[in-house]
Amino acid sequence: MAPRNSTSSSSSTKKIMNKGAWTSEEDQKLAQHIEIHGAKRWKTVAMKAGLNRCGKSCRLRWLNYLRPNIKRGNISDDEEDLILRLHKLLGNRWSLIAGRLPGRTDNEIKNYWNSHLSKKLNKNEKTPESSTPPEIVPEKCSESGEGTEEVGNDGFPEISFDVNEFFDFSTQGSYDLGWVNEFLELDENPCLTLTDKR
DNA sequence: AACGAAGTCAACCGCTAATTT
DNA sequence: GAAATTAGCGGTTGACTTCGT
Repeated sequence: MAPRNSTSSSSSTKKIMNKGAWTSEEDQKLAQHIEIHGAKRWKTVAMKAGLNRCGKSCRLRWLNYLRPNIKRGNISDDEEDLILRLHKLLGNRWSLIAGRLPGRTDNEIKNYWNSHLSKKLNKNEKTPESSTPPEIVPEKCSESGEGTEEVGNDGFPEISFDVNEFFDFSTQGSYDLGWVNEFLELDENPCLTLTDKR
């Protein structure tokens, strides 16, 4: 995509920060600085790298575009299927979903969901042949995100588990089939609810 | 070819959680 | 323990592209 104007929308009183699209020069500066000093203290990174950006912006740029092993575009059918299933389970917990798709970022998945998958699901819902339309409402775990949800008024026995434990990525490389299988089994069981400690 | 509508996606914003002082 | 700072998240915006007429 072509770079956008870096407009600074406001304020002549405060130091004016660059906004808008990143230039390749900025990317280079940021990447170089992080390579040497590491990705921490983003405010400092922004200053020391000589970027007229806020730390937040630097962090986002690094995480979404500059960081190594980033995959861009071409979301495969497998990945799409996984996103759908994870979204059904987790709701709009994009970072958790992204954590299960190596090289994908929460921002990319969120965008992909909003522009592709949500419409796809809407379409499916409207096609009459499926008497039970796909349920896209997250299973109580999500939006509020507040700890143990007391679900179960539908009569299902409750089996709750800790979503953070379940999605503990630190011990797993990624996209391994074992986990996927485990997940698919859970997905078959509508009685499960999540306990979220976020 | 021209134009408007719709779609896409990079980036920003506001907020909360976690960490540091 | 309180206040300040930093990190991270999800929602939203808006510039650009593509599509349909």
